[in-house]
Amino acid sequence: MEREVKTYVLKRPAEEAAPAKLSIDYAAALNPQQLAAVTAGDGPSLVIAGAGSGKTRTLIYRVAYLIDSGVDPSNILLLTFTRKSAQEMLERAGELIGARSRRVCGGTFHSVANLLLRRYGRGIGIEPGFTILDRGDAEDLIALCRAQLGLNEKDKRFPRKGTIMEMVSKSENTLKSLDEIILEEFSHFADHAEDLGRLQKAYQAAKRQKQLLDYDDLLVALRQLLLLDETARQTISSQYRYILVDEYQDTNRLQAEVIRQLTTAHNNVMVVGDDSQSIYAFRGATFKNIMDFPVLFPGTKIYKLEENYRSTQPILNLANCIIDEAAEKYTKRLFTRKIDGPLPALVEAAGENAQSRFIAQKILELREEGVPLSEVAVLFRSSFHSFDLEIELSRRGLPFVKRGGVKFIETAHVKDLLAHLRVLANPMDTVSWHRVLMLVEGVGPKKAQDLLAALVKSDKPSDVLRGASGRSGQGLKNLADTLESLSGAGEVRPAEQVNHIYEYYLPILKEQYDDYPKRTRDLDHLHTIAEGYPKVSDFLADLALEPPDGSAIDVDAPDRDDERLVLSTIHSAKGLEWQCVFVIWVVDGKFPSVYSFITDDELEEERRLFYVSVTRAKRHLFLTYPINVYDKTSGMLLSKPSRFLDHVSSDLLDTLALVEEGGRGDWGRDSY
DNA sequence: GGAAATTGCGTTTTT
DNA sequence: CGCAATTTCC
Repeated sequence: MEREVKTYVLKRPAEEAAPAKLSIDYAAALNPQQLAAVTAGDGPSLVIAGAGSGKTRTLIYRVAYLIDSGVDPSNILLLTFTRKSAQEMLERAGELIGARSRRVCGGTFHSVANLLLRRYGRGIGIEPGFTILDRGDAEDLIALCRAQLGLNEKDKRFPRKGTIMEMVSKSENTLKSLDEIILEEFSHFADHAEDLGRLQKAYQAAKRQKQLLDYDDLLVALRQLLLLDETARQTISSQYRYILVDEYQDTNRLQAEVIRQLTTAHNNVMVVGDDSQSIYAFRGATFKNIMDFPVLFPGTKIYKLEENYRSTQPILNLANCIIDEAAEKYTKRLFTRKIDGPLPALVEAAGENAQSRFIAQKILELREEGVPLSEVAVLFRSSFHSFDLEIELSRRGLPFVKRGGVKFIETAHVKDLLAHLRVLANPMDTVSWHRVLMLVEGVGPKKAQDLLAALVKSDKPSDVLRGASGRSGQGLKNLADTLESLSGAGEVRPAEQVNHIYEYYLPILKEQYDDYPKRTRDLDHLHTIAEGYPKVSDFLADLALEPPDGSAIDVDAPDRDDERLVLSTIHSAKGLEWQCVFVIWVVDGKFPSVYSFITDDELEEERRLFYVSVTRAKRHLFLTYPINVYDKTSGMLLSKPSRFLDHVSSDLLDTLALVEEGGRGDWGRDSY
């Protein structure tokens, strides 16, 4: 927007000129590199887009350009990292090209897979009514399978369910065998490789039999569908004749394969990404994916966007300096025309609370200077790093939203309530049955297993429950009554179902948690969300695929979103920008985390993560760290700023130490 | 035998 | 704080 409009002229050979009546002056709105990418012809293209280089803008204009040149919007598929970003992009494209952009299909790989599998999955044995398992559900199912195989009775330490899930998931996402993954990354569990293999098989069989799909299955199954069902593949790839993929550096092999399958018919695919911002290796993503793209798609044209429109030069200098140290990088040097701006600052605080108080105070100062709260973000490596700050901000009445960390949907009580809905929607969903049954007084693992076995055989669940005797008899009868009153699940609206089950569940909630008033508010929130859905199946699928972030805390001020600052994990801050960014806990051992010290690859990923955090800032950047913090897990005393700053020369970074105020040691109040 | 209560321990990042 | 192993209770 700040660009000189008249500087650029469309410099393309006449025969390549776009159709005569384009409605937008692309050359005026874009720089030459962006323009080249936006107006690229058919075939595969790769856009390497540095941080803040107008990547999103380019994609938006690309969508508009395609529509403008006569492509039917419903033939365009836009794959993004979150569904929200897809929506926002299509909205902005709509401002350029009109409401037609609404007909573009946009979403995450997972949401699109969900859609396509419900429509075409029958061909590979997937019924449209399948249930999506979120991370926690999937782990619970693994625990169930493990118990059935009797694998937890071994004396040698067997990996816990979360770890097993991690291994299995990585195997799926990297298209490697489980044995390979164990060997490469979990060698300390090599003894159990055989049992883990059996467990993986059992887990997969259980899912298939019960029509349950975890996140990875959505992609795996879509790939299967495209590979095996020729008719479906033809239909799908002629439906989506232009495919655009955002954040390609964070896709994995599996996703790359899905794209390849989707595009076999037409080869029209444009992917956009930045290898320096690849931060999802733990999910099987690799920045190499971006470099392999031309191999997977022969004839790829490559475009590079290097001009940064977001940050001032001092911030870019620091960012470039950090990424220069990276072991592997692809030459790309960001520059900007925003020369002036304050130097980024490195701030040393005595302890965690001093750090929090500094940030709160600085935010107030910035507000005086005219920087609104909505233009401020505090970023951190791990979700819990902001706990102290959250308390401090609340104390001072500074409103904030938190992104990342435990979602409200993942809290036990919300999952409990939802399990009842899911049982109604899919009576084969044994994971949810198990959860529901275990909540009943007098039911433990054994009884739950027995009931489960009977339930899957019967088509009248309530009879099975009523037939049970013993201590749990009354509880199971109540459950049966509640479920029965809601059966014919299709007809009862989600919000009403939530209400009914809420009544049944409330006594259990009160029994189980001392802090139940807080939790009932979450359930009220769930009810509000449910009101937006006419169909239970959509409600459940959406909750699994795009969980609303934050907990009930931020329901208080729903319409004053612009008045709040953002606290976010760096992962959740991807693609976003603010006038002022604080990165906290920039202390060696926290960031990079001690867990990443093991391998160089992990350390390199932490560096890229740091790079991402720094490049979120437009004008003000503060890196803060407490000194002399004892880290329980590593037993280390952390007192040195992040090693990523070791090679940063002092003229790129203002180094400050907080001084005591009023001579009473206000900044140093923390005790260790 | 099986459910419930208790203790000990490890704790990133997400669709 | 949540998970898994352990002890206590019915």
